[in-house]
Amino acid sequence: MPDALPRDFYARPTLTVARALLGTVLCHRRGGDVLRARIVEVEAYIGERDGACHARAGRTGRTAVMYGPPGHAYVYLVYGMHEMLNVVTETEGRPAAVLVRGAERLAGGALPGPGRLTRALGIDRALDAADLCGQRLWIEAGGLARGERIARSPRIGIDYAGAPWVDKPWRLFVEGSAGGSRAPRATGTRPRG
DNA sequence: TATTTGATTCTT
DNA sequence: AGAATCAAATAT
Repeated sequence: MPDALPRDFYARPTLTVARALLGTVLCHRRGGDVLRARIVEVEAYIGERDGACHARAGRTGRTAVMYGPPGHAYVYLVYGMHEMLNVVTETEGRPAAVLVRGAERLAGGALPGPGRLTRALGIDRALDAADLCGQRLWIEAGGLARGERIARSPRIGIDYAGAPWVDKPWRLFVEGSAGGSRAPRATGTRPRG
């Protein structure tokens, strides 16, 4: 049984961590069971200057965990109904995180989309600030299968972010995976005025 | 204190 | 194209 990824894994540049997370296994202990899913889609949110990052408004009650040490969960509610799971990266004092957007159950089913993913694994705000080097929620090493390729695109649902952030290709995913979100317009198919 | 807005998903 | 649904940010 693989161990949880160490804190050093998360204490790296956010895009490096985002890429390294593809193929790893997200684990959540619920009761006597451990629910697992292989991560296949992520997005990077990097610092207060990133117009799409929640830390753009500075440190608040919600974003405090992003300012803390790496290797912790940042879980919040969006649109009044969906729990989003993020992994805090870089170093204490530098707010940045990776949003986990899509995964595949090891037992076969796809979990496309960040809201469906958290719902399927029973992840909610009770896990906000949870230590990923702890016993409740963690990530195990994994990798890409032979032939699997990483693709990238602009991030989804952040049209409010101004240039240049809205166009940063900080969404990374395993090409062709069923666990990828059915996010509209994979790459620049939508003309923007 | 009131209004607006989302790191989404599902139905019409 | 729009509803569902609410916490946080912004405006008043």
